Amino acid sequence: MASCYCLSGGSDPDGESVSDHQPQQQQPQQAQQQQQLALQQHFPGQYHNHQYPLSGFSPGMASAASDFTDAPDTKEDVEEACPVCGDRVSGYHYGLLTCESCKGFFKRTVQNKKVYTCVAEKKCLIDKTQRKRCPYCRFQKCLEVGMKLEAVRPDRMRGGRNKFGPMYKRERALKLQARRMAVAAQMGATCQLNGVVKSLAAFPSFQQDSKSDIQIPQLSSSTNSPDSSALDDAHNNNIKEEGAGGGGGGGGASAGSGAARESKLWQYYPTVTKVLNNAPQKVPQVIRELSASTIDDKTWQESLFSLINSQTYNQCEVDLFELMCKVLDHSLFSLVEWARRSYFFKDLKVEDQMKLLQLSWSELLILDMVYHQLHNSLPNETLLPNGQKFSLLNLTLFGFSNMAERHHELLQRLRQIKFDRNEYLCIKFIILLNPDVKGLTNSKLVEEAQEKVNNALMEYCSSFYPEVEDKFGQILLRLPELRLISIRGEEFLHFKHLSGGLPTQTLLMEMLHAKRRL
DNA sequence: TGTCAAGGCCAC
DNA sequence: GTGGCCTTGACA
Repeated sequence: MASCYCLSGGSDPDGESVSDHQPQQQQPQQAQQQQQLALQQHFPGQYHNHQYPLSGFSPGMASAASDFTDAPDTKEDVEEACPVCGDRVSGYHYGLLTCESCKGFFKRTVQNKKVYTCVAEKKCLIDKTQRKRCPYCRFQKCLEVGMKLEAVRPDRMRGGRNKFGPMYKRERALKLQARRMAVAAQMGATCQLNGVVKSLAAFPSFQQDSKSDIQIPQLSSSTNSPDSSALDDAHNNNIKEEGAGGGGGGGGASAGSGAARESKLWQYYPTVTKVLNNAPQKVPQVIRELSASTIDDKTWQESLFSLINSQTYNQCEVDLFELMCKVLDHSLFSLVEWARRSYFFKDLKVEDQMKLLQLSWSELLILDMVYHQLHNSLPNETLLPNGQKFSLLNLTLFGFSNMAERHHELLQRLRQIKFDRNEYLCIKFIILLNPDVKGLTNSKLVEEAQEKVNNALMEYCSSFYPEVEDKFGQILLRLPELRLISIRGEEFLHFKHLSGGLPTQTLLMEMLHAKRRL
């Protein structure tokens, strides 16, 4: 009994039965395998052939410890498992390391414009032994892990290199660096690695960095920033962190805890102090450093729309909530990568980085969206390739549309005080570098870093916006609102999770849970 | 000139 | 249709 079949070329409604595929009633072992596969997709350097537990390193990393050369680690790449099916990787294909068969499958699908359907629930397990059973789910997985449609040549020209070459090279370098980082953490033996650390230590292949090299096939003109060319803009995440105690999370934290948490919002932010007197109009060095580690606005938006388009490619009907979760998940990876590269943060221990990110990710994601809505005409919704409308406003709110009014007010207030890119960058770091996070091994370093950013922001506001009374203080006053929106959004996602409406085995879920444990 | 990521070929 | 192997050709 075939549960999945494909419609080649979209012309044969009967399709071809492709085996006795069981509709995905996953056994516990299968579920575990899928979990490992999911993690393997996110952390390709950490999981080799599904044999390594969630909280450990692979032998490959241990060997990497004794091999700190600058040579490309092609051998280790080849030893990795294909993020689609787990088979042996044969090299970079269409944007990332995959096996030969998935390379061929992806090529044939795109070149021949194949349209598949899944007669199960579009959740078929794709591994080496079952990858042939449901081409629909296989192709979706190819897109999810980051294979690039643009890398398939329309003219079928053979040979040569493409525009992804530099991306592959950079990713190899990043992976090597990540391995070193992981090994260093392991040797330190102080760090109980969990999933977020893994995300810091192993690079997903579809990250922001990579996307910056990619030509986006269909980018809505409405998303182009009117001022991005002039601003040399920013990307990623934002804000900050929840204080220690308030997170009590765990068992007690539920929908009812929101008010209590709100009442504590203030204590985590820097004291509002008097603005300095006018200073020469020079952007503080600290802000220039922050800017240097952040991608430009145009690339940020291109990445967002590229992701949305690729995730919905060839789909007749898209589950918009599921799409929102995917976008959030990918955004989280980008957030982690941005943080890892960023000024101050990159100097922290991995375990401290992990704690800071676990508490700030939601505010940072929302701040990004808010900034782009404010400065780059990010529309409230976008049209998917199949004609459906996807709400970017809803994405900002993590699906909790009840906060739309608050969000609107926040935008208005920021617009009134002329909140600009440099201030946005500072706020991102102020939120991220929260010295009040419990359990930091070096809270002093975090505190000093946040203080530097505070001072830079204060100096910048008074120097560039003397006409805006106490702009520094007014900006900080917006942070509790931002935090409230993020808390409500998280609670909504948690509720959806409890009711089974949220994809599992994602970084988003992991961060959601990690924060509630803190 | 070697590398490697494209497309092509063809047995299965 | 799949997937292993071959050919091609831009680039370092």
